[in-house]
Amino acid sequence: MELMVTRTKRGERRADALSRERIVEAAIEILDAGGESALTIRALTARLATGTGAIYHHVANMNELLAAATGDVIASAMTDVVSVADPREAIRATALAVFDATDSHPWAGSQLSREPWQPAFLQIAESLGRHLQALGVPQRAQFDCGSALGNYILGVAGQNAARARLHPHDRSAVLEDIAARWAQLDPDKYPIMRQVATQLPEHDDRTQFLVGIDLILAGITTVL
Amino acid sequence: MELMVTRTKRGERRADALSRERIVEAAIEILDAGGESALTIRALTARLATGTGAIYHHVANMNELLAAATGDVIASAMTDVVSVADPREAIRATALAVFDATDSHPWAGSQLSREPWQPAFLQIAESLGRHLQALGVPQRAQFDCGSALGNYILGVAGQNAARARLHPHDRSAVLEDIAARWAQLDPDKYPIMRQVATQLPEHDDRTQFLVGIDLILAGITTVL
DNA sequence: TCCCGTTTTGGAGCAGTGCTCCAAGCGGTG
DNA sequence: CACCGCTTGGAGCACTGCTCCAAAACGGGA
Repeated sequence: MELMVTRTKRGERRADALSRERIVEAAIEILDAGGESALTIRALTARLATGTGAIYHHVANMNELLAAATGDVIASAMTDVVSVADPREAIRATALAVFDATDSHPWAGSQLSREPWQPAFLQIAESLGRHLQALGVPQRAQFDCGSALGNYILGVAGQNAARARLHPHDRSAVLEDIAARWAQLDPDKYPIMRQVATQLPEHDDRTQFLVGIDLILAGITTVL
Repeated sequence: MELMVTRTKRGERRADALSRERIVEAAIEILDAGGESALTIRALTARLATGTGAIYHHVANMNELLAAATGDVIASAMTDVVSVADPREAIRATALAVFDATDSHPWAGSQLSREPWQPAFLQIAESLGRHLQALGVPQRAQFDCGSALGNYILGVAGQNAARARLHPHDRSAVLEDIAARWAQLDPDKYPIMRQVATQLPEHDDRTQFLVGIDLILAGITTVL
C-alpha cells in the first residue's frame, strides 16, 4: 500500500528503471527465444544491462522467476475463456488455452507440470472446477473429475515441453524423428508401436489432445 | 556377438569391477535416498570409489544414466502386468504399476514425463496399446485412446515427482501444506479451490488416480 | 616367459551455473 | 547541507557436468 504511494510519488528513477515486471518480461523473451536452458542469470544481466545483485533484489530466485513468467503466460491465455457459456465448451476452451500456451511457450509447460501448486495452475484448476459444477457433476465427484482433467492437461503440457526440448524449432521434424526410431523396433516386442509409428508423422497433436478431453468428458457424463 | 564371447571368456576383472549395470544400480540407490538433485557425478564417484573418467567410460552422460535408471525401475514394475488376462483390468494394472513405481521412485516419474520417447515409456505405451486392441477399440481410435491414457499417466507421474520435490519424505505433509495455502485464497476468485482444499488432506492419490483411469476407460467404451 | 596393444581407471582442470555479499551511487528528508 | 535507506553492479564462492590425459591393468601372441 504505502509502497505504491511512495513509488508513485517519486518518479521513475530512470527511463529503464529495473522492476520485477521488467525482469519477468525480459525472462519471457529469453525463454521464448532460446528455451528453458537459455534463461540464466548471466543472460538476464546481459539483456537488462545490469548485475546479478540488482536482479536478486527484485526476484527471490530462479524458480520464482520461472513461476512468475509461467503465471503471466497462462493468465493471458485464459482471458477469453470466461466468455464461453456452455460448460462443456468452456472446459474444452480452458484445455485448449493451456495447450496453445504451452505449445508456443514450451518452457511454461515444463514449469507447469513441475510445480503445479503455483498460481498458474490454480487458475486452470479453478476454471475446470467451476465449469464441472455448471455441468452438474455432483459435489463428491467434482474433485475426482477435475483431477482427471487437470492431470491429463498437465501431462500434455509436459509433452509439449519435451518435444520442444528435442527439436527446439522444427515442430514436425520431431515426429518424423520419433517415427523413424519406432519403425526400427523389434516387431515381436513392440508391434503396436511400430504400427503407431506410421500414423505419427501425419497426426495433429492439437486435435488429438482435444479427442482426449472429449474422451474424459464422455466418461464424466456416464457418472452424472 | 563377439563381444559377448570375449567377455564371457575373460572372467571378472575384479570383484568390484566397474560396469554399466553397477553404475546404474548405484545411481538408483542414490536417487532413492536423496532424490533427483542428489545424483551428481561426484556423488557417484564417491559411492563407487572411483573417478569421473571411469564413469564416463561406461556411460555417455547424465541424461543417459537417468534414462537407464528409469528404464530399470519401470521394467521391473511392469513384469507382473502381462499375466492379467482381462484387457480392461490389464490397462488398470499397467497404469497402477506406473503409479506405484513413480510413487516410490519419484525421480523416475520426472524423467518419464521429461523424455517420453525412451524405452521406459515405450514399454508402457506398448502395453496400453496391446490391451486397447484386445478391448476391441477400432484401429483408427487406438492411437487416440492410447495417447489419452498415456498422457494422463505421464501427467500423474510428473505430479508424484513434484510432490516428492516439495516434501521429500513426508507424503501427507505436502497435502496439508497445499491445503493450508489454498484455504487462504481469495474466496471471490477461487471458491472451488477453497472447497477442494478441505477434501485434500483426507483424499487418497492412488484411488483418485484409478478413478481417472476408469473415467477415461468409460469414455473409451462410448466410442466402441 | 616377456612384451605390446587394448581396455579400463582416476583425477586435474575447464567452462558454466545459481546465488551471496558488499561497496558504491542515487534520491528524498531533516 | 548532511544524512540514511533503497537500489545498483560485480567480484567471488560453491557447485555442476564433462573432457582430457597419463598411468595402470589386462590378456593374447611370440
